[in-house]
Amino acid sequence: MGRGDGTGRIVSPAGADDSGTGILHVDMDAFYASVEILDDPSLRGKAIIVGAPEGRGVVSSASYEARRFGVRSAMPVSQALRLCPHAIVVPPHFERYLALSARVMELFHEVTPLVEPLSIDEAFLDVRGARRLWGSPGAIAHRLRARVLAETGLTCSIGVAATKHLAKMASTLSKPDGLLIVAEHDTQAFLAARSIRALWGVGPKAAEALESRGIHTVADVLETPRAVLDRALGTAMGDRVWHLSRGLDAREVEPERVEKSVGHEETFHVDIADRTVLASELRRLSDRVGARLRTAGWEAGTVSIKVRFADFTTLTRAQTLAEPTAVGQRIGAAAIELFERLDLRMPVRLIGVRAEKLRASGSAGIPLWDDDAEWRRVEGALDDAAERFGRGAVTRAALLGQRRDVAALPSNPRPER
DNA sequence: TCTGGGGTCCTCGGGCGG
DNA sequence: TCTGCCGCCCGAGGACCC
Repeated sequence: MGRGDGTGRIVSPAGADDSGTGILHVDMDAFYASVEILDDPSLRGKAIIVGAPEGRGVVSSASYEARRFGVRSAMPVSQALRLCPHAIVVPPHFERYLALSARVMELFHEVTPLVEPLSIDEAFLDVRGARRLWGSPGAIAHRLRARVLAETGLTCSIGVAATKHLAKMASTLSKPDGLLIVAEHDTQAFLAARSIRALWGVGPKAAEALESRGIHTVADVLETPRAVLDRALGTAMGDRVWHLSRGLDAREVEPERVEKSVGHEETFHVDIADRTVLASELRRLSDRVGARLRTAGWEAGTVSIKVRFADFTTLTRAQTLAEPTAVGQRIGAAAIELFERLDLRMPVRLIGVRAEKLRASGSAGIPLWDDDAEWRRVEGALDDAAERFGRGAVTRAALLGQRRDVAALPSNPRPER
């Protein structure tokens, strides 16, 4: 999801030259915020922030009205509200976003089977083989934008270029509700003027490393010896920046990307020092990870945990399993073994479990449970308590130590979906 | 006055076997 | 048998993306 505020927007005129192109990057505009406005038209034209209104939430999405005040996604909601005090904070409705995302992806598939979803709200399309059916890439992009709007009521921005990287850069520049075509012969001119921060994969750290060497624009990169880039960024990243700044990007649109890991993590409302509470939380997260693995028909060869302390320092520990598994309890056992070796030097604000080294288990959708009475008892107690008191109340009670057996509930249950 | 949750990829260092 | 070298794998941490 774009984090810009739409100033400096660049779009192509109708009938712009699209020679040599064939890759589209389609990005929905302020997706979550736009869906909220779609569902509640009284929000239109207002500064909207989608995110958890209280606690440690961050901005998931913001309308362009809010972005004009400096609100960006991933910013703490509290900070966003200081910048834009009149903004309306709306809790996210992920199921609704998923449904609309699925509809949009269907529209993409009507144009070409070569669709690579990048996230819930954006995708690459390879339309090189669709010319005879639908026209040139530029014409396809025009038609697709109109179709998405007609079918969903949402606007999107599209970049059209010869490579994925250029198409992605173009869609970002055209936001919101724009279309930017970069003909192949315009590639160098298009890139040269851009900031290095516009290159995909160059974040704050890499940008700082380059800028400290006087490299600010893509044109500067072109004049920089390869060895200097490698020293500044490491060889892999140096290589990438060298190629991208020349418009070289050989990556194909990949319709079927396979996930490599599955994980869950949770940040507590209040930092927690109690090992028992944290271990319960690890078990609960492991159970969710196991359930997802089984649904997808995968097994994990490695389990890793993540612990973030109150001061935001974060550690991870991983363990290769003797035998791959999709059983939540076994994942939980490995997670707790890793956790018990840790020195809890201060209270913990986040804990997470991840399953890695995935392989097909051949038993998709089949529930697997170890016979573990204690495990079931804890789970049952949690469900009962949540039903009687509500999850928030149960968690607060658990944190206060009033009900140790229900301590595994998340301290910040997700907003309704 | 703070910093979510879901991921991927890269680097570096240590262990290990040939 | 010991040592050094090399490649490979694994684990930890960090940067980055949406």
